[in-house]
Formats: sequence, C-alpha cells, structure tokens
Amino acid sequence: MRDSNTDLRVIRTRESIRNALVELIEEKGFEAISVKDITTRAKINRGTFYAHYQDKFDLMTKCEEEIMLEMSRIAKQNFPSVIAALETNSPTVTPFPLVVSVFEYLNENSGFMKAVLGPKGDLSFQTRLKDFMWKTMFGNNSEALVKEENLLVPGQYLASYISSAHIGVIQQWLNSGRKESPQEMARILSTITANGPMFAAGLKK
Amino acid sequence: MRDSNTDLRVIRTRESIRNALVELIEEKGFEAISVKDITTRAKINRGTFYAHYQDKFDLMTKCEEEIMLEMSRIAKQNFPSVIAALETNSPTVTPFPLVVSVFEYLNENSGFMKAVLGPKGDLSFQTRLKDFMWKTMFGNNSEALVKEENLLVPGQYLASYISSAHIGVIQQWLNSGRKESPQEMARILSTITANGPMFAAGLKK
DNA sequence: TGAAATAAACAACAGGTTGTTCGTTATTAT
DNA sequence: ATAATAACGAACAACCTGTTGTTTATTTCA
Repeated sequence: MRDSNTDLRVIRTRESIRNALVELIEEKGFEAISVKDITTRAKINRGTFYAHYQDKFDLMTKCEEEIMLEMSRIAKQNFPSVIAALETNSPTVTPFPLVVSVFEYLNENSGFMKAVLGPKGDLSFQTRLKDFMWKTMFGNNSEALVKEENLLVPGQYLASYISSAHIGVIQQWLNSGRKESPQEMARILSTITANGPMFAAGLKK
Repeated sequence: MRDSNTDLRVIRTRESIRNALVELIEEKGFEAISVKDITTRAKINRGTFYAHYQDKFDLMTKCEEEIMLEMSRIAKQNFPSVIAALETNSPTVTPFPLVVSVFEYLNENSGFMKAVLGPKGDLSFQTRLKDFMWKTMFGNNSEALVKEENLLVPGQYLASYISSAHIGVIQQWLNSGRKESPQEMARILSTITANGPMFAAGLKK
C-alpha cells in the first residue's frame, strides 16, 4: 500500500484546504462556512474535498486533534518539573516552564489557534481544551497536582476558574497581535494565579 | 394603530418560539438549528416566524439583548456599594452584593442562560458578556474601579483573566445543576479572586 | 522508461433549507 | 358585532449538501 501522506498532491490539497479554513473562520465564522466556500477558496473541486474529509466538522475535528495531541505531549514532557516546583514549596514567581512551552507552541500555530479560539471560532474546542486542563490539574495519573482535602472551595469551581481564566488570557494575547513574548505571558499568568487578581490589580496588601 | 406587543396571539407565538429555541439549543446546538426545526417544535407556520424575526440569528440577538439590558441594570444599581467596599479597603471576604444579585438573576433565567452559555450555545454572546464585564471593571464612567497605574500586569490581560474566570464558574454552576445558592457561589468567587487560585487550592501560605 | 495505481477534476442527481408571496381562516380588541 | 390583523397552508426559485460515475493528470515502482 502506498503511503498517501507523502504524495505531494495530497499534501498540497490538504494544506490549501486548511489555509482556506483558517481564512474563512476569521472572515465569517465557522458555523457560517459551507463546504463550497472552502473548496472555492482552496481552488479545488468540491468532490475532492469529500475524498479527504466527511464534512466541515470532520475537517475541523482533524485539525483540532493534531493540536490537542501536541499539547498533551508538551504537558507530559513538563510534568516532572511542575511537580518538583510545587513540592519544594518555593514562593517562586518564575514562570513555569510548562506555560512557556505552551505559549511557544501557540505562537508557532497562531494562525489556526487565533481562528479557532477567536470570537467566531469553535466553541466545542474550547470546551475540550478546558476539560484537558481540568484533567491535567486534578487528573488521577500518578499523584494529582492538587489535593481535594486542602481546597477552600469546591474543586470543580476552582478548576473551571483557572482553566477559563488561562484560555481567556490566551485569546486576548492572540487577538491583540501577540506583542508579548511567551516568557512574558507566562510571567503575567503566574503573577495573577499565584497572588490573585486583586493583588495583581494593586488593590490588596 | 394597534399595539402588536399586547396582542395575545403575538405573545403566545413569541413565547413558543423562544421555548423551542432553548430546547433545541440544548439538544443539537445553536449552529445546527434550522428555522424549520424551530417552527416545527413551536407548532407554528414557518411564514409566521419570518413575520417576527429575520432569521435565527435575529431571534438569538433579540433574546440576548434582553439579558444584557437587565445585567446592565443590576450592575448600575449595585455600583455604589462596590465602590464603597473598595474604598474602605476592608479585607472583607463578604460576597459582594453585586455578585449575589447577578447569580440570583441567572438563577431566574437559568433555562436560557444554561443553553446559551452551555457547550452548544452561542460563542458571540460569551464574547459580548466578557466585553461587558471588562467595561464594568475598567469603564470610564465616573471613577474606574481599577486604576491602570497600580497594576502589576497589563490591564487587558487582567480583565480577560477575571471575566473569563467568572464566566467559566457560572457555566460550571449552570451545567452541574445549580446545587449551590447564589450566596454560596458569590463566596466561592470572592475567595478565589481575593486570595488567588493557589491560595484557594491550599497550595500557599 | 513505461505501465499500474490513484488523486484530482468534472458533471449531474436527489433531498433538504431558505426566504418570500399568495389567498384563506381564525382570533383579537374595541 | 365587526373591522383589523395574526397565523395558516401552499407554493416558488435559489441555494447548499452529500453522493456517484467518468475522465484527466500525476506519482510510483518494476
């Protein structure tokens, strides 16, 4: 069996489809896009599209899965250092390496990420991203980062708070032109999360 | 000219349209809904729908505007007490009355709010809601709650962080069956926001 | 290099949704 | 009671969808 992933025609077609998708999401929003829009923009036949994807949702899902897979890889890679930093109980404001890595990855894929996380993007992806962060924080894999018995508030709300907040900041960064470096963004997020929004606002202590 | 807003037929039709909308959003998601779905569920003629709304987006917008208007009214009403609480600089963990009022309002309109803020809801509404919270915090009306010169992080990211976090917690509350009272939710949000997520997680101090 | 494999292009289809416009029926407000 | 009008049913052209069958162009390997 020939490997269709190395066929130059296949690669070219898929790339132009995905570029068209990103453009169209930013222009009219994912839900308003038709398959015809995509194929017209990508300059391919509509039948060719259906040879690669079931429909626009299938296309979207496959693009998103690649992102999630890579995020998961980054998380696993940086997990040991995060656990170590927490156990030393150091009052470090040093941006966690994990957060820096994530922002560097977002920076590389900013075209797609901006579109899909933007105001006309795909809500279900945001939901999955939050679930992913939730599991990363409270996940049962090995020792959980956070222990339920020490919480001052219900765990589900704390997880929602943190993951929503972080995604919100990422969205703002992508939409305002990514002027800050990944390191600076990690510092911002760490400052707010470690000391609290009120402290970061200069309204406390 | 007769007032079409008091005609019983009009009221009845609009109500059944909106009930159908809420049901269908929770079932299949806003984007997947067709006008035909709505009219079939509402048991009205399709032509009648177009006599009231331009399309499904127009319907959605009009429903959302009512919500935003009422939220704005609640915010304005509770503004004085929030400013007073901040100026006394009291380390109060008392849930701000504003937050309690908002949760009480969300509780009353939980059907629509759960649908529209849920995983199959309307992303543009979330965006507008964040903008609204942003303006409420940094708004130029009278004295702003937060002053730019005291911030430890850029204002735009702090605002994104806080508003996204709060909406995230609201979504979690709506989706998990609203088991906590509005007062309890206000306490949870105040605890995390005042002392920071790390503190609320039992990982600090 | 030449033949086999296969991706892409093209065209035509049935089925569904959209937004609009008729004349008709039923309900409402006064 | 009656004039006003909301809602109805039916029909319409236009569009998008997803599928199928055929032809053309490119790639791969013997």
